[in-house]
Amino acid sequence: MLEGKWKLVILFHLFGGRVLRFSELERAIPAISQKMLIQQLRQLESDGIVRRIVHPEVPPRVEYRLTDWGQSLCPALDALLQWAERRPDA
Amino acid sequence: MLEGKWKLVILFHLFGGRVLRFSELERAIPAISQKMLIQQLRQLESDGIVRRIVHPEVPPRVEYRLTDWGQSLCPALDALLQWAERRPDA
DNA sequence: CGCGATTCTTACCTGCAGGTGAGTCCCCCA
DNA sequence: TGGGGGACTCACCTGCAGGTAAGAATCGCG
Repeated sequence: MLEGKWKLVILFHLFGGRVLRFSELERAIPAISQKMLIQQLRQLESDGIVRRIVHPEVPPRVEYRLTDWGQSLCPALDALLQWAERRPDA
Repeated sequence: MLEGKWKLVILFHLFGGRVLRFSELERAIPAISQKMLIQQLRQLESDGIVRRIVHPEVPPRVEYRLTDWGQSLCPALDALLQWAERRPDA
């Protein structure tokens, strides 16, 4: 569920309860293509990690935030980060 | 460093300080090909996660175990597992 | 002498993850 | 009336992760 080049990058932008719209994510991750961003967001959504909120406005506005379960992933990933930082000079 | 289809599978077999030789890993993970097993072990070794011990015998014997740093990855992955188990019925 | 065990290597192939560029739909507003 | 902003969607392509099969080095043993 977390594999792939972009999933974690997206998640790190959403941790802390941040709510971002599509174009904000695009700007936050300049290297990603629109197609990939959508694709990964849809997968994260169908896995129940992020929630997608469409505001029926014109121009359209779509916001993404973590679900409670998605948010609870944060400490586990933090543990991984701390492990990586403890790496003996390889 | 942990990406790919096999890295985590291999690691889970080595957690708990287990020391396994090549052929034991082959048997423990029947679905993996020899090429992949070697390739992934070499990468894990060059990343400092597993240690490779060659016994100069005939027939050759090669053992793999986690480094201290590799072993310290266990709790972090456990946190991930627990997160996965907490998943609301998707 | 030739076979088998063990660990690794090499060559080749396939499928899919990921990249690129263009097109679509909708409505407001100048 | 058409241009522009926003969020996609589509068709196509490339590269690499991963799979398959065979070969190679070593020596002890029947």
